Amino acid sequence: MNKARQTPCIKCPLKDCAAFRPTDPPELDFIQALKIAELSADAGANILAEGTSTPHLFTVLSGWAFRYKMLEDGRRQILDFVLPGDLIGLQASIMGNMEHSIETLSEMVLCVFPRERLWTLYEKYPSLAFDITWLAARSERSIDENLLSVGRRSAPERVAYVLLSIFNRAKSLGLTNGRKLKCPFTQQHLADALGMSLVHTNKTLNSLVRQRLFRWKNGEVEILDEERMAEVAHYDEPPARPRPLI
Amino acid sequence: MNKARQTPCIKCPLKDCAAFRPTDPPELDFIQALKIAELSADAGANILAEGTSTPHLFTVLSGWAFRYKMLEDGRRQILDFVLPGDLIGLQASIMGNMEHSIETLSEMVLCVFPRERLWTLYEKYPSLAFDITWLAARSERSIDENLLSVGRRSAPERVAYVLLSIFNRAKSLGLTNGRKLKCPFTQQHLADALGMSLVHTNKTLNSLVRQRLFRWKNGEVEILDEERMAEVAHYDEPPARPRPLI
DNA sequence: CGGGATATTGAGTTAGTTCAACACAGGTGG
DNA sequence: CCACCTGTGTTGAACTAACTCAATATCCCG
Repeated sequence: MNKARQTPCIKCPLKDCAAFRPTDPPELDFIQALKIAELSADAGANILAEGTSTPHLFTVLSGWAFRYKMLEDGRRQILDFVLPGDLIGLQASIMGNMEHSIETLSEMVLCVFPRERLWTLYEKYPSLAFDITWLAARSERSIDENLLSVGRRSAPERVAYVLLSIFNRAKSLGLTNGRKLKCPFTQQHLADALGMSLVHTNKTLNSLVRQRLFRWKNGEVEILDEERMAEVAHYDEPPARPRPLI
Repeated sequence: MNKARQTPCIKCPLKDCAAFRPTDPPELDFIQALKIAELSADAGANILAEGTSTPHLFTVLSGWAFRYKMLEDGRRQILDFVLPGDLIGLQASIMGNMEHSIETLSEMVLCVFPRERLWTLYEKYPSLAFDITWLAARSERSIDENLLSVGRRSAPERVAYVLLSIFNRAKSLGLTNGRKLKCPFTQQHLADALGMSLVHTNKTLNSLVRQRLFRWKNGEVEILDEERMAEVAHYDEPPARPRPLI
């Protein structure tokens, strides 16, 4: 990890993304002033560790990561994937310390904000405070989905579901290329996200590939039959919910 | 569901509970003014349904409920349990509609707040807005725990874990009686929370009972050997984190 | 005194796990 | 440029945790 030259918020690559609320100039100025650094992390870097407390709050500018928890004996559960526009470290900022860890899957650039000024944000910019709550609610929603998957879906259903949901998230961020998406994770990551063993994840993946639902070559996933995948996954396309303007 | 006589916020039974931040008189007055009704629901009532949108935000005064999601074919996953002091319907209030349902396990009394005034709260009472975010973060934490359980713990581990964590939550709310706790859920509820079948849940429960870790009679759970239960569950007592005073 | 919901138990089945061997690719150092 | 090494993916075989089915027991409530 090392600090890099900063991108001014006004040029934030996420600002015009459909997933985000247009931000007023005064809010933008405030965020700009709040931002104390830009952090570049390599793939495989530990951004935050369970049990610790960071003085920082992060926003993802680019790159992929995942939130996870581990049991002492090494069993790991990936809670969800972190994509550009996600907020990291809110739990620690609000509750004191982290109860999960975060590791990057690719190179990642983050904006760094000091935790202690979060309160100022709540006082002075209620609209931004509302946005933070919105992000927290969205993230809870995605964990709810994963819990349903891991608890009640069969292996093929889970695999189809996770691929579809990642694909759609990435699509809404403009990261997809037609029906293709560069995915920086391994089958081990998928297994840990789905609560399955590596071997069975592999076999399930290949079985779905043989059914021509998708392909996965050179770290690139290509959805071949979205309809049938949604069927297998019991996936309801989430209504493209525009972020409320308050 | 029917409306009942209202308890003034100043006499809120949760106000002095250790889990809550002492609230200033002006904040209390605002909440009091915000509260438009008190709702009494029977056991087994549907408070909120997936896919719908409510004009209300609720706070639980007393009683138990659970949040859940279902697949079309009826498979149900309980996401977490709802206890007094929890906030209900924030997702709908912030994002437009619910992606999960809520059903009561016992009689329940709720305070009702109009959703449209949430924004006023953010504008006028940043400290309360901060509290809401705190509640959202806490709830996310508990789902993270459940996801770890369902994804990576074995059946006995899951059962021990869920009982311990419910017991400790209830204890911090003053609902326990020594090592005993009245639990209004059935084995089916536990099974659906743990992502297991009813039969296997029953067998696992009984095996732990035979090992004298706990008892469960007449809807009352009694923890007999907390230490060994924590061992089986790989349970780390959550540090009793006082709610920050901002 | 029923009758429906809940809990218990046994038996047979299966989805998913573990173990182990092998294949393949990319990256490094000699 | 090759030889090796490590991380990743693939496959078969044996095993087991958890599931389903089905029958019975128990509890609670009207």
